[in-house]
Amino acid sequence: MRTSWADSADNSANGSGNSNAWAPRAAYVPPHLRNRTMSSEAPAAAAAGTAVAASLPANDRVNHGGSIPHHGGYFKADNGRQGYGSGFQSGGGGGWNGRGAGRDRGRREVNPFENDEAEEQSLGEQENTGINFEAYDDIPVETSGENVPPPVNTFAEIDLGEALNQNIQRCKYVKPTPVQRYAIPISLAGRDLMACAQTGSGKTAAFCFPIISGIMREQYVQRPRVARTAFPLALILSPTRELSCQIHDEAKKFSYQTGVKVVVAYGGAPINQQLRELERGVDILVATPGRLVDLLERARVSLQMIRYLALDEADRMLDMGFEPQIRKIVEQMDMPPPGMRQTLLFSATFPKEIQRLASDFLASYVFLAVGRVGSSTDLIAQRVEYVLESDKRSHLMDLLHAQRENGISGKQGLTLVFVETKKGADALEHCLCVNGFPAASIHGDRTQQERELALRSFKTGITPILVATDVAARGLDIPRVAHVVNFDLPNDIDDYVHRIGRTGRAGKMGLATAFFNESNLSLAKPLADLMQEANQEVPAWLTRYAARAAYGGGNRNRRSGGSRFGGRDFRRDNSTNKGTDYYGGSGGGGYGNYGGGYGQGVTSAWD
DNA sequence: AAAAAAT
Repeated sequence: MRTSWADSADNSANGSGNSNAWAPRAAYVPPHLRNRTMSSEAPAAAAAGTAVAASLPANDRVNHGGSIPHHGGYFKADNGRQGYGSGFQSGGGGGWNGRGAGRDRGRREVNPFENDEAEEQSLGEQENTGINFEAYDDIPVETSGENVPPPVNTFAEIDLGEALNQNIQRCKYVKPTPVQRYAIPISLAGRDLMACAQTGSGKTAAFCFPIISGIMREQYVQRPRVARTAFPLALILSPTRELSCQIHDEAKKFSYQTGVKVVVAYGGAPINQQLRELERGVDILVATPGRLVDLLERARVSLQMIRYLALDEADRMLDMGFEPQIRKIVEQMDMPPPGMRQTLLFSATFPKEIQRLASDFLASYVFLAVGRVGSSTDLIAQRVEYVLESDKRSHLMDLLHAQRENGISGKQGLTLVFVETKKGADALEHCLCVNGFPAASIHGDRTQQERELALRSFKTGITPILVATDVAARGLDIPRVAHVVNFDLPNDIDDYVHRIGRTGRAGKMGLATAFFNESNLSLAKPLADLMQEANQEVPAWLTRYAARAAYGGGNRNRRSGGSRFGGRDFRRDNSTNKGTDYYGGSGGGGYGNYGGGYGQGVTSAWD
């Protein structure tokens, strides 16, 4: 008994008619018939696709709503001016009548767990069998730096504070994940940290818990009184708007009833609402770089009280595209220097040259790498197929078609398709819709509203296929992504790692399929190596390409020959980079092969 | 060459 979107599409095709059927009849036609039917069937299918697309906004409430309560409707116009800053800072400037005392007392804190409970009940998903934590005893972990604080085994061992402990329970986190076991005590000890841990391994909580706990202790700190300027104590930066939203949502849960106020700021959304939130007081500011720079230049935010700086996807934040902005924020505004603040850098991948850059921001830091066992790549079955550029579309539809027939993992699974360009994303989305595959797309040329809508309709299964550029490659935690297709492979193996990390999360299995052809030669070697290390079957033809690339010139890849994932502390790397045993433990799996569906349900302490 | 990120 299947409950996938395919069924509902079939059902509506078979009759009842008035639902938003994607495909009135089978719009998808096997490749060998496609030319013939295109002319006669395409118009109808296209019309259906348009109709559905048009109906989507109607189903979803206002913009910016949904999973991002901040922009949603709970914000009544008439209480928009209730609180005033955080007692310490706004001091009644700009015409605010000081009614409340202290921070934001006037407003009831929205319970961020409400939705979760409702969702859980409606899904009836009580499969909390948990992750196989025993396997984690074997996880290879490397720490380096001076006087590294020892790891903990339970949350109870750490004094995070009562309120935070309660939230951890509400989140149903039973035991800390490996990265949390190490990173939390290191951070609580006040140390700077550079942490490499697998995608989906609980990084967000790993840096949020110590920050929230630290701020709970320091809430009394006096902040300057500058009208309309916010003085956050912690700053969390991430490379995409959606990721910042996600971090904000999680941080709200962790900080519920702790008195710690979390605000998010990012581009593409009206700035006024964000300004209002900032005026109400902020302890933890989650932001994307561009909008933050804007706020800093308007002097609506000052970084002079920053005690904690966290960079999520830190390697991306410091790559060529972002580095100048990050330097500006961290080094050229009023943020306290390393040593006067605590800096936490997290990513699943950390190339050496980026580590070198990053060390500018750190003071006597601890390097932490949590190995591969139990991380998502062990849970992801990786396949590579040789597909000519001209065959990609039909091949993808064949895959999707087969998936629809068989059900990819028992339940409705979502499929995330990565392409290289924004135009390519639009084109492929259109192509899929026209052929009866319910797809949405997300990329940086779409409005923020469209991006959030696409993500939401994907998450909810309205469009169980999402075509995406790398905007969706990192950090996003989308439950039930069963299949990641690299329609166009990235040029960088790290990007591949992040992309496939959108599946196989929180201990669930995932499948990743890549389309490889002559234009991906430079990836042959690193991809073959990666797959081999993950105990995946490497096709012979790929091995041949890899061998050719090895001395042919293709391999200017950063971590060539080094240990996979995260990598080693570059401070230790005195040319001998044997790295081998580093991730040894896996020894053939322990998780079985792909195909199991979604067994465990420990909600995401992961990422 | 591309993507992301402010207006």
